[in-house]
Amino acid sequence: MYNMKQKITIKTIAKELGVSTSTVSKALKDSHEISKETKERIQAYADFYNYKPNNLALQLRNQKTKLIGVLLPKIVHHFFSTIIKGIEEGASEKGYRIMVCFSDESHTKEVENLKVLSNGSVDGLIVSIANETLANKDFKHFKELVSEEIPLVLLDRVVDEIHCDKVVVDDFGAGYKATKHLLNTGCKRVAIITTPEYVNVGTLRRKGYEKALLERNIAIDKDLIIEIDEKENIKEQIRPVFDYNIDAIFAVNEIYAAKSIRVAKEKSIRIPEELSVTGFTDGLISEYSTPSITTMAQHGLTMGRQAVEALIDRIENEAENYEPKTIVVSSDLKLRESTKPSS
Amino acid sequence: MYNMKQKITIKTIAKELGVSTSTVSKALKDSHEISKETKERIQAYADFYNYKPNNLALQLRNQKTKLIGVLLPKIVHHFFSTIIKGIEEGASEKGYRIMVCFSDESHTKEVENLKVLSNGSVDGLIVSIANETLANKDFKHFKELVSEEIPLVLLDRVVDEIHCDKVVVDDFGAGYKATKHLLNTGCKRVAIITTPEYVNVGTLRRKGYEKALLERNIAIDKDLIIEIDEKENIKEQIRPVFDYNIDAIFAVNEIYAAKSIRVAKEKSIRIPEELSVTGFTDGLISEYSTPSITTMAQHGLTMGRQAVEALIDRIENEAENYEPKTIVVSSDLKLRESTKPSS
DNA sequence: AAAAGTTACGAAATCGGTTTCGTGTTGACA
DNA sequence: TGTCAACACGAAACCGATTTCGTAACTTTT
Repeated sequence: MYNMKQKITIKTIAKELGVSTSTVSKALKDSHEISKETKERIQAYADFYNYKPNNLALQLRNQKTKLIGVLLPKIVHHFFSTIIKGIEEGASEKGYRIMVCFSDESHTKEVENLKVLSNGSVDGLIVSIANETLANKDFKHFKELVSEEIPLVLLDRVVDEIHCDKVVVDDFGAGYKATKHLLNTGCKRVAIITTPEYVNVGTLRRKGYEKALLERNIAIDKDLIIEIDEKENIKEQIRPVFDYNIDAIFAVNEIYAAKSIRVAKEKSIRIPEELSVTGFTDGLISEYSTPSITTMAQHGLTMGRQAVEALIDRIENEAENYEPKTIVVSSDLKLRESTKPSS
Repeated sequence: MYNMKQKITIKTIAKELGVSTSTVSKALKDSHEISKETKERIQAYADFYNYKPNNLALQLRNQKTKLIGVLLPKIVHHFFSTIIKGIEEGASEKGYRIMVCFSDESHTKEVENLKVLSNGSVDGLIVSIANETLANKDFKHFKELVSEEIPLVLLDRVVDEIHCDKVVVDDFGAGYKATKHLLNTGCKRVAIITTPEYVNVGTLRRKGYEKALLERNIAIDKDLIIEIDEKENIKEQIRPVFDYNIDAIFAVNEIYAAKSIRVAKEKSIRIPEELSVTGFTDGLISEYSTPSITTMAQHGLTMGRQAVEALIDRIENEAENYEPKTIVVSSDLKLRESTKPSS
């Protein structure tokens, strides 16, 4: 194969064939303005030297990149990687590509990434907010995007203050459904292992949990609500709740569920006979742990697709009086071995 | 906040302040050519209207994008998502961003993606080859990249035919280490659950397995070598091997390991007393399954970082007589509950 | 006071394409 | 033979920056 080191441009072709760049450009698009012979000459040449139009030049001219920026808190995580897959699938079906960045849950990295991405590098953004940002409630970087009218879709981790399209899990409904299932299968004292309050999703799931309990006239017992506040020693933080005579645990994610099961096993508590456990996020842990874990399956794939569809719609159809919408994706309970069969 | 719909460019500023675009450009870079007052006027204006230089224009001018294309077979997978994390970390430390695409193990999608990415959209590429491509051995899309001198690093799934930098796991050594550990802990009949032959990694791990056996003068028994050839019914494909009086299983990935354990449990075989199991890839399954699985931990993070470092080195230091190098990242055995303690 | 040097800025080229508009050359028609 | 349309192509503007080079207006030097 030839050494193609020096990339071939329209200008090269034009000079080589003794025509103008306009002619080359038109010939390559098979324009009727150019005679058959000239077109063939140019196309053959371009073909032979494997000419590819420079994307940057096109993007600059067309003022669009066909690129979607995706900013997530992390990636080594089943739910988020599934979301990426959903986004990528939806995007590539419509001729878009994705640029993926991570905030690592850090506010600073989030701000930085948004700044770079909003330079015209992308046509729009899909973002899941970092926990740190949720905690300190500083959203001006997002508001700036909105005021610059850069299409933005918030995914999963959202806040009301930001005026844009959103795709969320029905966390409240999911918490309610999960808890109700535990109650329906005969459990009486259901504990919840959740996150600190600033993480919206945890809070909503907890509210659903509370609603399910109250419907059955079961009082909320604070001792049964465990907020995990650090990643280390999750088991130590869970252990105390076993002293309160519980017969079910609703964990707001699968790690907490798996850890709870570990603790139960250490105490020789049989699952699900003596203790039912429900998780959240249908990842590999839930599927492969023993016993396998009943879980609220979040539809990451669906969420990603919904988000990218909403975004592309916004990018391509500039409405003047645009009203943001919120798409709620529901979760389904996936029954496995860690809960009793429904009667 | 103001409506910033119409984005502000250098030209806007120039017109508004009655100077030339060159002056604005220089003023914004704090050039000594521009008087203090003019600079202040321009900078204040730019600041106020939140001017950000258009990335596309810069990229076109500088003939570099500071973007790295990443093409992987899939993403909802612990190893690959870890690799992405490693790449992203390494890249952002050096001021690069990443564009992530997926081939879904399909040759066609791989070819397509490479074509688009090699238009000048990215400064270089990190790729893990799709299984389909490995199977049909058609690598001309890669060879084209190489001949165009687009910096390319192959990761994990590599082939000799492509002349570029590579980052690989020491699969042979890892297979050897894993098998040896099983033998060292008293196992005599070790089965291997592997992939079809065209997947290089499986083959290398198997060769390592064979070497470890031969060193102990144990003959290779074909009945103990199971090639899983489809995703459905993995358990059915594994089950027969239990008829050959085995006391250990070396699975070349964690899914196969988990499935093997499931089968063993169904047959009430105790682990690790009666059967030792070793997996590969240190993902969540290995960590959270019961028993937890001893596994060869592949260092995805390290691999990603190594790959991106090699790539950026290649991008920034154009050597004339460039000789590709191969970086081998070794795996470590992570001992857990599915194997007997070494004596 | 003439020559030389600073200072502060603008014109224009460049990156690689697309597209509008203009124009020279044909051939057809009246 | 003059007019007009069709054909085939080129010049130039444009997208949004950077950068080289030129230069007018002062200031300094001798």
